[in-house]
Amino acid sequence: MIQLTFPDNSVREFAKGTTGADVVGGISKSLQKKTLAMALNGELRDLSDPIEENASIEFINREDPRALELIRHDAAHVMAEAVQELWPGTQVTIGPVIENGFYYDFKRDVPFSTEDIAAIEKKMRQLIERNEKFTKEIWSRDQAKAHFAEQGEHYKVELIDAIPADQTVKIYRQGEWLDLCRGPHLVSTGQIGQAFKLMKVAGAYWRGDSNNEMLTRIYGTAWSNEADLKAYLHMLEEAEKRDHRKLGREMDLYHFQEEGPGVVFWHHKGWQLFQNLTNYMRRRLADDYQEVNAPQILDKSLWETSGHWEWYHENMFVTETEDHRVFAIKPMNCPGHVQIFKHGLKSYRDLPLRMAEFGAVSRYEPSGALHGLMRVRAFTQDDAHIFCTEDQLAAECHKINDLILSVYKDFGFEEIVVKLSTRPEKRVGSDAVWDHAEEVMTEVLKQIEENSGGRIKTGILEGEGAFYGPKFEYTLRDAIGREWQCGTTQVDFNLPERFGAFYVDSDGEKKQPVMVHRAICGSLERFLGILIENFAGHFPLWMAPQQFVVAAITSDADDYAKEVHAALKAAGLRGELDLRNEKINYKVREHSHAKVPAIIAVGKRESEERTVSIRRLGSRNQVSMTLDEAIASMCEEATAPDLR
RNA sequence: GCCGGUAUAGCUCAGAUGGUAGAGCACCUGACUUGUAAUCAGGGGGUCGCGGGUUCGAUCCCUGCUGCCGGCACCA
Repeated sequence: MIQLTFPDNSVREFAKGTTGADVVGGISKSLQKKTLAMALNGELRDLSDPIEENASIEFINREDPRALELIRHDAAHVMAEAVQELWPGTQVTIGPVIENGFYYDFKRDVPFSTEDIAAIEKKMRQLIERNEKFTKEIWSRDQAKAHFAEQGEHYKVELIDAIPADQTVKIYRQGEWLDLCRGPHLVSTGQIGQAFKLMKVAGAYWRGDSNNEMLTRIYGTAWSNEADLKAYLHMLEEAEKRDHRKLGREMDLYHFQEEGPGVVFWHHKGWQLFQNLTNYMRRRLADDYQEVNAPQILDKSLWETSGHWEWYHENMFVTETEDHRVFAIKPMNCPGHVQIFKHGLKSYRDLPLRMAEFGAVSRYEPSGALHGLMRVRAFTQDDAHIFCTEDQLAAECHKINDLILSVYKDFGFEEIVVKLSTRPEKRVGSDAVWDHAEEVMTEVLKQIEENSGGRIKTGILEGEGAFYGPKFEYTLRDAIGREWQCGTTQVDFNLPERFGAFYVDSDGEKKQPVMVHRAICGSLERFLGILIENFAGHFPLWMAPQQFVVAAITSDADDYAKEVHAALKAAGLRGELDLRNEKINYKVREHSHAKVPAIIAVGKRESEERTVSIRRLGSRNQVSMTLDEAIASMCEEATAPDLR
C-alpha cells in the first residue's frame, strides 16, 4: 500500500500502482470530469500514471495556472496532427509551450499561406471535437527510430538520438496520430477547449542554429477559457496602439527613410525628448563622473588591440582613406576612454576614475534586426568606464547598482531583475582571470539581492558574458508587463592589459586598473522607445517634449493668449500658442491626439478674469484657475524627480 | 543575414481580366468669431518604391534590387 497526502492534508491509503484517474474517480465523477492532470509532489504528471510511492497529490483543473502549460502543449500536438492530416509528408520537429501560447516547427517545401493557417485552425477545432484520449507508450530507442525513419520523420530520429541514455523514449498517441514527447498531457484532446487561435507563420532555424536548415514555425495562443483569450488579444491590440513607431509618427518625434536604414531623423519634439533624457542623466552623473567625448573615427589598429576587430569587424562601419589607412566608426566607447585614461600618468589617488560619455556609436546591425528605435545602426549610449583597483571593484559595482535602480525609479520602473552573465565561448583572457571576475560578481549579486530585501530578483545567464568580461544585465518591466533589458555592468580585467593601461600605486609600482563598463539606459534611442510605449505617449510633464498649448477660443482673446503663453515660457515651460481660426472643439481634439499634456484654453471670460482653463490629457473636464496658480502648479509638476 | 509577407497622395486605405488612379483625414484659399474631441465651401497634390523583361501599351504579369512588417539568428 502507499499513502497519498491530499491538499487538505488528509492522508489516505491506496494500492501501489493505482493511477491518478483511479484516485480521482473514487472521489467523485464530477471531480474526475473536471480534472486535467495531477501533480505528484508538485510535479505535473499524466492522470493515467500509476503511483508507486507515497506522495502528495493535487488534481489540476482548468482554472489551475499549471493547466495552461498542458493546454498549450496539447494544442501544439493537435496542430501538428492537423498539419499532417492536411498535408501528408510534412515533417514535424518540435512544438514547445512558450509565454502565452505555443508553436510547432514543420519541414515543408511549400510555405504556409494565410489561408492554410485558417484551414489548420479549422481542422484543429474538428480534432478537438473528436476528443481522442492521450495514451502514453514507452518504446525502445531502436523501435522508435525505426518507426520515425520509416515515416520519413528525420528530425524526430535526431531528437531520439539526443535523448540522454538514462531516459526512456515516450510516445503519446491521440487517436491514430502519435508523437515523440516527454509529456505530460491532458486526459484527452477535448480538454484543450476552443479558446485558442493561430497567430502567425515564421521561419525558424532547426535547433536555433543559423547554420541549420530553416523550418516553418506556426505560432498559436491558447487559454483555459474564452475570456482569457479575449483579454490576451485585447492586450495585443493595446500594445499595438502604443507602438513607438506609430506614436513617433503621430507625435511628430522622428522618422526613418530609405536612404538611412536604421538611423534616426530626430524631429524637434523628439529631440527635445532626447535632450530631456540626456539633461536628466547629466545631472545624475554630475557628482561622481567626469564627462568626456572620444573621437568618432579611429584607426583599425585600436580595434585590433581591443579585440573588437577580431570578433566584430563584419559589424563595423569601416572606411579606407586615400592613403590606404583603414578607420572604423566607433561601435564602442571603451577603446577611446582607455586612450584618455592613458594620457598622462595616473596615480592610485585618481582612482576610482569614472569617465562618462553620451557616446554616439555605429554598428552595422543585420538588416533583419532593425526595429524602429529599439534596434538601430547609430545610437547613443549613456556609457561610462570606471577605472579602479581590485579593492574598489565591489564597492563600484554597488554604487552603479544604486544609481541604476534610482534612475529607473525616477521613470516609474520598480520591478527590476538583475542577472549575471558568465564567460562566453568566444572570449579573451585566461580562465584564472575569469574565475576571479565571476567570483567577485557572484558575491556582489548576492548582496544586491539581500540589500533589496528581496525586492530585486537575480539570476544567472550562463555563457552570455561579453568577450572581455562577465556582466550584470538589468531588466525592467514596463506598464503592460513587458520586460526590457537596459542597464549593464561589465567587469573587465582584459582591456586594460591589452591596451597597457596602468596607474602608479602608493608603493611607486605600476599596476593595472580594473575597468568597469556600465550603461544605465543602454541605447538612449531604445530607452526612449521603451518610454514612449510605457507611457503610451502620455509622458510625465517633466519629460514631455511639449508641455502645454495655449489655445485661444475667439480672436478677442488673442492678446491675452499671447500673454499667457509668454508667461508660461518665461517660467521655463515648453509650449505653443494656437491662435488659429478654429473652434475650440477642433483645437482640443487635435492637441489631444498630439498628446499635449495640458491644453490651456482662454476666451473672453478668462481674459477679463485673468484666469486660465486647463484641460489635462486624458481628462474630459477642465479646471479654472488664475494664471499665477497655473504657472506655480505646472512648474512644480514639471520639475524632474531628481530636482524635487 | 535567413524564411514569409508587403510597398498606391503627408497619414490611413480603396482600385482596375493590362488601356498611366480614387476616398477620408492632412495641406492651401475663402467664409464663419466660435466655450472643451472634427464649421462650411472651394482648390492643389501621385514617375502607383527603384531597375530590367514580356506587351501595341505595365502601377497591375515575370524578374532583380531596396525599404518596411512578422519571426529566426545576431546584439561587443
